[in-house]
Amino acid sequence: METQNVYAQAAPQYYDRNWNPYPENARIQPPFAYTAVRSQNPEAWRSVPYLQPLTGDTPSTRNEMWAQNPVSPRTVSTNSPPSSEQHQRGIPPPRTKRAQVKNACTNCQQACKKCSDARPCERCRRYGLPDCVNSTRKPRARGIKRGPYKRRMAPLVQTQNPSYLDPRPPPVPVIPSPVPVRPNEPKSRLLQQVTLGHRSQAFDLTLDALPALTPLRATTPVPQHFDLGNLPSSNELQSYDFSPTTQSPNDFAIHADQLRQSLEQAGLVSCPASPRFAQQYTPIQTPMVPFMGHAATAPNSPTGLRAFMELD
DNA sequence: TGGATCGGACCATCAAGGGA
DNA sequence: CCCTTGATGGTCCGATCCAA
Ligand SMILES: [Zn+2]
Ligand SMILES: [Zn+2]
Repeated sequence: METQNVYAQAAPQYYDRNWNPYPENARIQPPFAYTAVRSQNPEAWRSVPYLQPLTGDTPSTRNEMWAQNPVSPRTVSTNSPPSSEQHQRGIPPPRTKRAQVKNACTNCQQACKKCSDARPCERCRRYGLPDCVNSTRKPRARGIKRGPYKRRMAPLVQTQNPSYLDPRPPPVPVIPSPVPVRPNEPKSRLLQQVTLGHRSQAFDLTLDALPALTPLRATTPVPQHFDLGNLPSSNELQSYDFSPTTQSPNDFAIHADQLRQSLEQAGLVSCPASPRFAQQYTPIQTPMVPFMGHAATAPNSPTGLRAFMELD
């Protein structure tokens, strides 16, 4: 017996990227969680159906809470959770960011647990752990080429009516012409960017998100669901992290291949997988598709995927 | 029931890019 | 020169398992 995730049980209506209703009996379920799309403008959220909280559902994840009451990222972190009283009164819970220390101690890092700035840190003190010292941090890579930027950001000005008030159907994404990929080209030259209207941004995928990008059952909350008339600037919109339900390795292989094809057709580009990524999926029969891995390089972190797609 | 484990959701940063 | 953006490299939530 497979365990269904709680969001699937709620049976909300999902749509694919072309606004076709997502089939209920689909073998692949829609994502169970979307990362908050960070927009300062709460209205912008309402133009992103995927990101709205499920009807009748109390938001449980940060994602869902944020979807109700987004706040700007790249601002000071707070750690106060929304109070339930507020929520019951219909007051949207204050959106908070998860605060994190600049540098976790080795013990906390190993355990994937919250550290604190003090040394010894709170957790080490509480459990009497020895050697509470900062973990080492890899210096940021330099000389990473990005290729030409799309268009320079104009400052965010709210002028137009938001597109969710527009009765017309959402814009159809334009699939860009394929870009040739030469195998030995440096990684950085292979990357394409997501363009939101005039904006450019990448989004993170996890392994399980692959089916979301296949042509068959796309459920990705990608930019065409955005309020294209009122796009947030990049210091408010950083990235999309999302993850659908888990797939079996075989499913993964199938969808990885589908994704590879759509990547090529759409001008998306793949990059070599990290060792861990390859290791995790060695049983796969299908020739492994190389993808670029998203960081998450803490000791026991897996490697996700980061794809780059052109939508302008 | 609480500690150990860990996938991946979530986050901060900072150099490259590019307009002025 | 300076702001914006692309992209990297991290933290730690919460589900799960298992011993006590
Ligand atoms: Zn610690
Ligand atoms: Zn510590």
